[in-house]
Amino acid sequence: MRISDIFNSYETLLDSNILVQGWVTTSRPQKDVTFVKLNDGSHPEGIQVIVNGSDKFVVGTSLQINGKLVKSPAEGQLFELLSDSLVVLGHCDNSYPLSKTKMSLDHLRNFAHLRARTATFGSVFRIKSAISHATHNFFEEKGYFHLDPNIITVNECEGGAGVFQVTEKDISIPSKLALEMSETKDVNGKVTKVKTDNYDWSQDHFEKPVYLTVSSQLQLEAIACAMGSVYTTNKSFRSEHSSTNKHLSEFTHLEIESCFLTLDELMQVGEDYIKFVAKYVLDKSVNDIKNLDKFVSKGLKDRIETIITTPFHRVKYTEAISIAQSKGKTIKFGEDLSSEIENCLTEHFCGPVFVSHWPIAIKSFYMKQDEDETLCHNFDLLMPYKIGELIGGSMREDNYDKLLMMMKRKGVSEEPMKFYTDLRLYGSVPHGGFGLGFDRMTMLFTGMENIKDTVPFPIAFRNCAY
RNA sequence: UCCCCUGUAGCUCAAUGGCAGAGCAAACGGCUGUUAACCGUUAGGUUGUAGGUUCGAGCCCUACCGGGGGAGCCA
Repeated sequence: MRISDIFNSYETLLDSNILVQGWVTTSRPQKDVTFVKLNDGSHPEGIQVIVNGSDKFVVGTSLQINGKLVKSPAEGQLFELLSDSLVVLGHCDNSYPLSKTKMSLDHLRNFAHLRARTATFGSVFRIKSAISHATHNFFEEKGYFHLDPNIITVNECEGGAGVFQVTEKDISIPSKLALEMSETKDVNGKVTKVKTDNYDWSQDHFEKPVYLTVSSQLQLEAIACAMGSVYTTNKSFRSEHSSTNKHLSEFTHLEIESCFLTLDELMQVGEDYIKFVAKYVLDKSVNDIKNLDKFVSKGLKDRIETIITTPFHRVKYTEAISIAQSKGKTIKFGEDLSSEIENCLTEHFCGPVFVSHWPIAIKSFYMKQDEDETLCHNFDLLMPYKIGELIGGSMREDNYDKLLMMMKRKGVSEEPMKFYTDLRLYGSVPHGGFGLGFDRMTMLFTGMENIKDTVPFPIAFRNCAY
């Protein structure tokens, strides 16, 4: 029986025999009995088991225990299990890195394969699972179809974000990669030797260079322009050389794409979605939220309740600039918002803020332009609590000529994008969508301050241990 | 990529340039029901790596490596 089931209905289970299986989180041998705390990963708290004899069980040992559930005579728990029969499923070696005392999140990152056994990571991952369920519930209710497009792609564009190349060849064998030194002369006649990639891609799996996707948006647009409203929870991959608390090389990317809606309606979907998730986790994961609130992230429950009740403010980019300037920040029209400005805005509005209608010059080629061709119909959702940008979305340019002009201007090659521009030739419709950092949202709902602590096995710059 | 902080026992951290330490964990023993139990004993170290300064370096200097934070960029 799962320990969470015991917590849910312990009153009806009292005085009956039950079987539990799990891992020892602490054991305290006395003269005649030993107190063992057992957890099976289903609940933030384990169950206290009373075992006859004074055998100590090493933290991490896996046990199967049959016994009677009784009311606990001591304080600290409502019920406990009196062991009748005990089977050691697996002994735990002395080298087990987890201790029964509190360990730092930093250090636990070295043991990603074991840290889920701690109360903290158990709670984080259960909440993340609940967020996932909430997501599918929400979009199904809204009539969205869930489809995950290809992850291996020919598209390397999307704002020049670093991409990972995919090959089936063993590039550790130099002859296959055929790296050669070649000489080039500059205008002054100065000779420099450069490594040239003479790799024959026609011999590779796809007969050309391909990449891991940085976003499923383009493919999703194609499906949306057939099925109306779609979403994905694909992984996206970015090879940026940055290690921060909010970046991963591989991250879960919630992306939605929908036809026949306006920018305002799109923002409303984002706001409704986040509030739906907040309500869902507060309902389904309240024990885990309380656990994190108490031991790891003070005020987490209040935060989630605030997200539900606070309206998300909406300002246009030009207003956002004015607000920042009035607060003494140095920023001009046409500049991107730094983290400092983002924080300034979420503080000014005391909550989440949509910033919309950014200058085209600093945004992507696919965003729908305004009539006067200076601003685009897009938005970023800025979150407080050190999260920053959680959603980026826009209406997509649905006019064939305008799209091609923007591609030219931004230096996007047309050939691999033909499928995308085709959509504007064959019954183009107004549509838009957004991308949301699913792991960043998990930070929001768990209080974790490092994104590496919201995924089971974080893969990040210079960090791929699993 | 840039800036800042940091690296001592399995973990958390001490040690004015002068003998390498404590608590927890581990192993063993004890304890009348414990709650991060408690008490006793034992074991545990190339102070991230490589150089340098010094009579003497965990401590000062340089480089590199790892970790964290911030910037930039993004989700």
